Amino acid sequence: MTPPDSTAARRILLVDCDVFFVQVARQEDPDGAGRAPLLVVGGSPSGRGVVTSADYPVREFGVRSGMPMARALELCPRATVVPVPREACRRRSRQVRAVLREMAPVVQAASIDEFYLDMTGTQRLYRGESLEDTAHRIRRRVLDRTGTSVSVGGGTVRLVAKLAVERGKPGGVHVVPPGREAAFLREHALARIPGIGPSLLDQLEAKGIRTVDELLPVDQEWLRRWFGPTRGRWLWERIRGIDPSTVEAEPERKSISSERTFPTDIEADRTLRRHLQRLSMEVGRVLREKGMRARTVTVKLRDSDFTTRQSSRTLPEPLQSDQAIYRTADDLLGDLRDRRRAPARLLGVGVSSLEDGPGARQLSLLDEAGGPETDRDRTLSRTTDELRRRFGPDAVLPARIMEPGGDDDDQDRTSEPEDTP
DNA sequence: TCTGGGGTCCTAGGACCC
DNA sequence: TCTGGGGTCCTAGGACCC
Repeated sequence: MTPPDSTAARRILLVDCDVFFVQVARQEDPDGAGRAPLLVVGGSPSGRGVVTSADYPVREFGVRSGMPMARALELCPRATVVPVPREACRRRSRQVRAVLREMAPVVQAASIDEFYLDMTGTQRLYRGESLEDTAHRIRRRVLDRTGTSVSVGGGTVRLVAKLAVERGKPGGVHVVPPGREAAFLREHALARIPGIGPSLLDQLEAKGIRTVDELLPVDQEWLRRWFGPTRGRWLWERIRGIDPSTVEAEPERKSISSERTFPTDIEADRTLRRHLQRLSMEVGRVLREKGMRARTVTVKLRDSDFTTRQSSRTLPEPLQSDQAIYRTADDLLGDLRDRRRAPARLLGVGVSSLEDGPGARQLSLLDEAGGPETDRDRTLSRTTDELRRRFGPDAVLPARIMEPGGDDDDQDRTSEPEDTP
């Protein structure tokens, strides 16, 4: 049963924290959430929230992640709802990752509560211990050191480890041995395979395909014709348990964004622009925290009818200041509002085309040419960061900094003077 | 029932260049 | 004058995941 070259098989583990948000919420508030028999974590200040995580007994009622909270409470009226303890979750996630790093050469945080481990090459280190035994040891150590219950899935590729962990939950381990990938995949419904969502499922069903077994005989050529070369090949490999993706310790960050759904829809441009300032500052802060700059700014708008639109602009030079992000975002918001003027449900700001480091960029050639970001902008943002560092995150209010011109007006954008940055 | 917030990846079309 | 093909960059939108 040993493959011809057993050193070629990779050994991938997926460590998944059991009902992570529920677990952390209980531990953060042992006398409150900790004692609630039916706990749901989620909601949002807007009152328009969804379920982030529901404890197992609540799931018996049909409650699922992503479900509108109103619906969840309909299904399970006696449920206790608490907000997501974000900071505690981030802290805990870092603790878990730190323990995993002691035990695995490569650890990739796939999300706040999931970690891929590439254990390839650790056989000698662990003196021939089976991957399953290693997984159990990891599980115990994470629990001992952080108080976090995790499940562990294992296999030769990420996809298989990901499916395997579902078998292990909660608090268990499941490892699929090398050579068993394809057979293991056949045990799953198409919808359970990560990456196959409602849309792809619909398209397949339209062709009379409902199960992995029905899809297996379809030539890769057909899949490429149906779904395009990339996706076609991807799907063909997927259902056979083939997954070329690797575990990477520090995947490069591609974008940073911040968005808000409002408690009630917003119609006034002035109000929207005020929110746009806050969001721009939030994004700028993270951008500088990561020591990065961005060339593309995107504004996202969700209208009251849930239509979601976005507009983006790529600049010749990267930005790092709140002010420059906001000015660009304000332009883009204007475009979006000009195209369609409906009450806004959600507003978001994002940056992408990221580059490393604010560095010690030499000054002023650009400023003289009227670039989008001035030295003054950068200085201002650094000052803001410093004030926040010393006096806390709320030390700086957006309005005065971002709108030196003083009072904003409530008039239509069309009547405002042209921007001359 | 009425739909969060943070991301990644893919596609398609247009502009532009060679 | 008509007709190419390929590559890169950008934008908008959509699917999907936790």
